[in-house]
Amino acid sequence: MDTTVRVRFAPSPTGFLHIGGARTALFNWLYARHTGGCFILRIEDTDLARNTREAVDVILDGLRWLGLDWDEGPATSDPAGPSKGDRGPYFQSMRSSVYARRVQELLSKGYAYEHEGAIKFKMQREPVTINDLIVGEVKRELTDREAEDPDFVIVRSDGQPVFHFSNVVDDLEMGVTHVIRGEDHLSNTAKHIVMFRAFGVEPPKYAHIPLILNPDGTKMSKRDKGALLSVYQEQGYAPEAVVNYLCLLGWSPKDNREIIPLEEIVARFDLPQIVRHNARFDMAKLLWMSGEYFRLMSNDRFYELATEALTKSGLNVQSFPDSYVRAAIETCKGKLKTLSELPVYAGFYFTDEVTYDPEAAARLFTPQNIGRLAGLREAFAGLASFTAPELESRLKTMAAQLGVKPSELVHPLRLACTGKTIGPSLYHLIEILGRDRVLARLDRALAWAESRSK
RNA sequence: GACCCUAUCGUCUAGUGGUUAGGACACCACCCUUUCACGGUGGCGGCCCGGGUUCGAAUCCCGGUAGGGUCGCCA
Repeated sequence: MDTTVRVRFAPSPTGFLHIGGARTALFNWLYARHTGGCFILRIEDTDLARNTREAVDVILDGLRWLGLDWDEGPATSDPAGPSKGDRGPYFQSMRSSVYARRVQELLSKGYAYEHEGAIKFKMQREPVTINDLIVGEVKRELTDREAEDPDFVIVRSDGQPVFHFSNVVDDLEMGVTHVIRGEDHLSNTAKHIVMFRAFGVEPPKYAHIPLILNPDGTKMSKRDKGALLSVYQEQGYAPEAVVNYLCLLGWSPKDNREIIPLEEIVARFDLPQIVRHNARFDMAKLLWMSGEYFRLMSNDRFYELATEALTKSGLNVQSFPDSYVRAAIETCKGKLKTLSELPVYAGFYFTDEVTYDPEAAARLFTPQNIGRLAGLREAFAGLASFTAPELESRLKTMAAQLGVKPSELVHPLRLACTGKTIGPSLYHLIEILGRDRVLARLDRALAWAESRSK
């Protein structure tokens, strides 16, 4: 008997990927990788009017961004296109014959009947016991409404199967062994279990994971800030951080660590350790983690992500020598929490149009400081080697001669070179900009002050 | 309304009958420092309430309360 674990993520292409859905996908993926099983991606696109290829791409792109690769499922967003795996098609819109066959089976077995053009499933009235791997044993009784009419529609009068039915049929046909999904499906699981039995098979194992809530504890819907995975993609969070953070929402390594390599999470992840209560989404912690990941990441990877972000922001990074770009970007590594901060933080490297922070200019470009800047300009012009250590010692020498703290010179100098009061290490940034640019920028600052004094 | 799940600092969590209830984010203070960030040190802050069980409950049981979910020809 084949005991390979088969799990699936079965999103509906609605045009967005909810952060809770992303975590459901992640937990399924983790369980598949942990057990050496198979992770299936199935697109539940039964709502034809609403589903588009773009909506499917949102899901595929989101999963790829997170690094969650699927062993079976669509290769593209085209329902009729290529796929991986031999249990397809993996788009529900392509599986109508399967549903028709399975409806027929229930009909002939007497588990379903036609009613006003629709087909309803004969649901049992007795309580159904769910043995959930996370929640434990749940005895689900009928609600008062259900008690009035326990049967439910599985095929609409227009011939379209409803979610509960197609979902169960596909899990059955695709050999899904573990259904890991949001707790919002726990109550419905009774229906699913009874349908599996009607088909004459044992239902899969169920694992209902707690939900992700807003910071205020209310349900997180598309409308809420931070509810969509796309915001983290667009804001330039480190995808590794999003994955790591999501792992920690409902699961814990229990050893007080937070930053954990994925391989290790894969090795240690298991269903029973998942907590049972809902979690509120803490953007601040994710932001912190994103910063940590950027700091820890290799220079090559950061360079890759950073150039992409800079280019996207409109900076003409390509026109600079690669060695220059690399050096510039490395001075920013570990200083930012998201890539979206990068254009503002490092833009001065890639444009000579330095605009001075008005408040800082008023405070720092005083006549006295401008005089000192002029002195610094001459000193830098005459430097034998234009390197960070040389620049630092030259500046400190001058500060000593003037009898002031180095910071008295540093702040105006930074403003002249970058237009800002914050940024990468000053001496390194100056070295990378190079003598020509730096002298030009000092001249500009001097001219700026000159024009202001008139 | 009925049914189901849950309940430890503001947030994420460790904790499974005996702990000064631990860690992380956030926040505050100080240190480091060319800015910012990082790092370091310290601080603030918690077992929802009420009954049991027990020599002893955050931990077990019951009841409240609160939050979440489900009862669709939505998914």
